[in-house]
Amino acid sequence: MATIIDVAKLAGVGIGSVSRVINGKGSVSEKTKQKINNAIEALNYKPNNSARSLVSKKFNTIGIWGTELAGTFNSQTLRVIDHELINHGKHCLVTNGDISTKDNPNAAIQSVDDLISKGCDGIIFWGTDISNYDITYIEKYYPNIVLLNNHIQQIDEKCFYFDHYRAGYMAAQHLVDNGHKSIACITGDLKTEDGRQRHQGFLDSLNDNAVAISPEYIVEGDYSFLKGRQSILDLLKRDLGFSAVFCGNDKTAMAAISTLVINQIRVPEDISIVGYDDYDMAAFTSPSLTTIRVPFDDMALAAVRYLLNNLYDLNLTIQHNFQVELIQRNSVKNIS
Amino acid sequence: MATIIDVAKLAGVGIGSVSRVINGKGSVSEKTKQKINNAIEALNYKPNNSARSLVSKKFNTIGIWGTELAGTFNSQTLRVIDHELINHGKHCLVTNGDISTKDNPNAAIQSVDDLISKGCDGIIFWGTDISNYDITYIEKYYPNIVLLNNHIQQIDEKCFYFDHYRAGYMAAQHLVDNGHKSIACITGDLKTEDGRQRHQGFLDSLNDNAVAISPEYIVEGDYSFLKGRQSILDLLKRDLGFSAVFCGNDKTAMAAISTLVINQIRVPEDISIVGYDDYDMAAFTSPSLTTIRVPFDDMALAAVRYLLNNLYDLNLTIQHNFQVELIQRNSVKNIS
DNA sequence: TTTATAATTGGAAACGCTTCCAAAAATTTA
DNA sequence: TAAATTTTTGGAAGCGTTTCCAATTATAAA
Repeated sequence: MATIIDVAKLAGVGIGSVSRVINGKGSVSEKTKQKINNAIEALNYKPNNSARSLVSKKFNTIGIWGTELAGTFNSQTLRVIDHELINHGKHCLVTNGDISTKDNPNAAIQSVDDLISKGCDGIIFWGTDISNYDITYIEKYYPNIVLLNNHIQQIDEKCFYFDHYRAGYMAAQHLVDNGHKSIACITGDLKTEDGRQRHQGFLDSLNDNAVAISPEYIVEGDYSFLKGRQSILDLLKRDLGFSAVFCGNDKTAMAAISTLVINQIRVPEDISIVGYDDYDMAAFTSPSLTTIRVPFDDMALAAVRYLLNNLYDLNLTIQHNFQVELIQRNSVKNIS
Repeated sequence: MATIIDVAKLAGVGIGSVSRVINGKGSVSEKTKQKINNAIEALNYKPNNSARSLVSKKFNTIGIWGTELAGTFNSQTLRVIDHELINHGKHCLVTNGDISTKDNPNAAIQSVDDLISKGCDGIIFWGTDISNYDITYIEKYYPNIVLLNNHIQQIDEKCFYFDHYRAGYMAAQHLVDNGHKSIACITGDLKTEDGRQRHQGFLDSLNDNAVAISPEYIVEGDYSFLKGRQSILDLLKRDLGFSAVFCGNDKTAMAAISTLVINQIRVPEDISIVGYDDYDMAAFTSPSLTTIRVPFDDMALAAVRYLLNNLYDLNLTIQHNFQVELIQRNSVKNIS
């Protein structure tokens, strides 16, 4: 591997000039610039990143800390992030936070420390699986972080999230608007903050519309197909006669639909279903799923850009106010 | 940030000893080891990775080059890879190869070069979107690579793949075994090697079983829901009277099922469907999907381990011969 | 006790870069 | 033309490690 010294020798200049050319800062005459570029070409010289980072303290790498890498959008979102990063000559280092978390209580911080000491200029914390306490602690000594789909008031401007409460509210409202008065719910994972918020939004909407809902109409799900199936079965067994179900995510909704169909219950004729996420498959189920589209990609893009701007002195435009949208398809029937 | 010199000073020893303790090699007396560890603790010392890599030429990072980061399993697979890496104190650097590929023809190599010069000890090439020519070229000057779901004879031992041909064959065989004689096919993306192989397996199986299939029974898909829907509609319009459809992946199969159902065609009573992948949702469609389970996770694990063993002198067990399996659910009817 | 051997130790050199500064060259001004 | 100013240049110092080797210390053998 050629080094900067080799380049300097071949070009017949000093290493300072080579460095200046590589980094495009400091003045170099056109003539020497030419010579140096020729030498770089000839030697196929690539700057050594370790040496660079050692002195500059920049790594051109962003870490992604998350526990949900395996979800469907999550991979799409990862792609969005990576794309933007690569466009600006940066890279992304991924860490699955959950893995170690199970072993010892301190593992979340441990894995973040790993990420930092591996050499990231900043970190995207994805999701709510790290405690606010831990994050604020980390943020103190390592301020270049951003939260994706999470919100902590103290570091508000570093948070990129949308209003799950309002989204849940919208979903319920849609059901009410379509004349439903007896509504069941398979929640998302209530151990997650966003799961709780959307559930609360759902509840409050019903309440504001004077639609009663008692606890036996609610089953706690966990976002999985399997749990979705079990939950709808559970609900059915209770024989409550509801006309609609709000599901905490589209996977749950799909599992519910297929289970209902198997049990000779028609969707939406007998029971209406609203999902949440607008999962890529939602448009292709039968019936296609009415759901809440959630602006993950926009959020992710804004989050990376925030980091990019702050870290590398760029000036990318950043979207705020991510819009949640109700996507009306065919799983809700108007019964009013 | 404390450096090794600070630690040495505080512990009252030389930097050599500190280095030996950190790396656990070379002999250090129990007593000094103790002093050093105390100092490390007291200063919250973390070795600087750039400095380390600069001299050791090791990065403890594996690159993942792929163009399919957004598929469903792909994210699950990524998780498997990351998990294994973290377990061994390594990290993973991700690059979406496709992004730049569109711009200029040389972009694939360019993005790989980026990855390498960013500092990866090895690279996992995921999928077939980089040409064999490029890979063999890269492998010459950068031998620590592994292919995932791809195969190039010259570097056979670095390839972790399974037999898509056989898998396609199995799918068709299952249909034949269930008495189907008029079979349609929505292929996978025939621009990919594995898409072509499974299609060929399908074709050959029919041929071996003396089941005729003419070109109008075949539509080329691209693995997406949308194309799956269009394709089945297309097939239906041709009015061929087939009793079964082999789909190039589960997404296509699901789109086909839902589209058939919408059009009052029952699955499997009127038309049987076989998918490919065993996507996590396949068990939860209605009807649940008979499909080919494909050993992605096993392959991925073996691939990382191969790299890990070679790069860091480990001795992890590596699985070979990944088993493809037919998962019989409810989308195929026996009509014999 | 002395000598031979083994274990431990400290620190200089090197890794390849950026940054800084003084010196040299080019340009402008008088 | 000379002096003042600006631009360009070379390379030493320093970033924080690992590695090596010579020196020291501990241990075993005689």
